Amino acid sequence: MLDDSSPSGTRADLIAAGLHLFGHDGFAATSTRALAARAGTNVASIAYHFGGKDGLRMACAEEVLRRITAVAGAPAEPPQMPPDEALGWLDTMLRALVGFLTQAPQAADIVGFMLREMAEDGPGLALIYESFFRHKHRELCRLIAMVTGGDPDSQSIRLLAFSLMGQAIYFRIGQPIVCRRMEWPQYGEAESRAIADRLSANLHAILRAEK
Amino acid sequence: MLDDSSPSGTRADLIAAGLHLFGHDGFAATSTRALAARAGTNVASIAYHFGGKDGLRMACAEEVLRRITAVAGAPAEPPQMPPDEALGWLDTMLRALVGFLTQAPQAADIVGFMLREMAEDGPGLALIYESFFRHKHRELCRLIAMVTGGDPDSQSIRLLAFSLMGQAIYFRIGQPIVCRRMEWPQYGEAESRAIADRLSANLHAILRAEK
DNA sequence: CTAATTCAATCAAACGATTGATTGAATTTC
DNA sequence: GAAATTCAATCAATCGTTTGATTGAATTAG
Repeated sequence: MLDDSSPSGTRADLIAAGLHLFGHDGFAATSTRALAARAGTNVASIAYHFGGKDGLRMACAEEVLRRITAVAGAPAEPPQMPPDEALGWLDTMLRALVGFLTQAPQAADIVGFMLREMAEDGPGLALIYESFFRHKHRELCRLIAMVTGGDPDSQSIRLLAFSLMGQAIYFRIGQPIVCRRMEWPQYGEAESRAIADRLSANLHAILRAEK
Repeated sequence: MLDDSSPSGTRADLIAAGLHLFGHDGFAATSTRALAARAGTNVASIAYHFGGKDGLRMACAEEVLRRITAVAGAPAEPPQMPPDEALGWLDTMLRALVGFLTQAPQAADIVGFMLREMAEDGPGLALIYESFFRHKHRELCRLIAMVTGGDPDSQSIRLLAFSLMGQAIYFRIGQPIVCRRMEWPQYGEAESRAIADRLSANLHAILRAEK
């Protein structure tokens, strides 16, 4: 089995198939034959490249991590800044998150796979959490603390950061329900902006009260 | 196949097994033999009582609907009331929701099954949504409108209601991640209250800004 | 009342189909 | 031509479902 260096055609195709099918149907409900068919290759290729179905799952998680860091940027320590500027930064991040979750057709498989892994508490979740999520959440806490003037490591702010992100993530997880109730056929550009505006208003209201 | 009248032992045991295993492992990953073993009966009982695995899934959804309406009460039209009282009502509902999602050991299987069905957009979701969720969300919108004085049917308030509920639901879906970051072994009484307090503060801040 | 019959319910066993994995030969790549 | 890769074919195991037999409690018949 190779590691990750060579982006062979078959290898990349299998990962793409995994991201789509694992996210769309779930890990258990996705057969190796369905994966191979979608990748346009033979079932034996899965064992050859990844050692097996589980190996492909982890390779998909690594691919998610790779792409997500490429988009969201490597987690960095945000520089000290005035409250208004930090708030603007948070607003930008929140809107980017909503856009990433609800639109971005090329990111649909990524998001789907990630949410599946989260719902199933799968092995890929641990990797993504430790390598990305953990630091991003800490970064969020620091920005919030710059706005409210609180302690970035306090339980209160850590929960606040989760509740802000959670709103956005829920709108993706609960998409079937939201669309039915809002009488939207699906999430389009206008719908995505309506959600972002709503959550942005929430962000400002919450942080203003927290000051 | 019976309908629902007789709460036969085997029938009830199979539904209990379904609620637990479907929610815990997912529908596809749960075998009929595992279901029968947990229910202490024979695999053939599934086909006999429910017509098959899919039938058991729907019976579980009906059971969820039955229990959830028994707890949350049938969706009713909230009477007109002053803003402060409506806000208090919303606060109580939010705290009850958090408590139901994060604690309530007897409700763990119910919540798990429901969230699974939501994540998989399963056939049980449509039933629960149409029979309960839809009306409950409308009830929520009316209460919010009483606080802010806006139109309960406006897109803005409908999205607001989703963002309030979504916060609570996310804390349950993202439990593995939240617990890791908060360094909590699991959700206990203190943790549940910390989350409820956080979301209650968000509720007040958002509705105050919305007035 | 007793015997014959029907019925819902459960069981062990087996069905064909599908699962993930493996094999060794064929093919491609360099 | 040697290594890397893909292929068809096959493996044992498990999948959801079905079968025919069996049980004990109702129901019916005489």
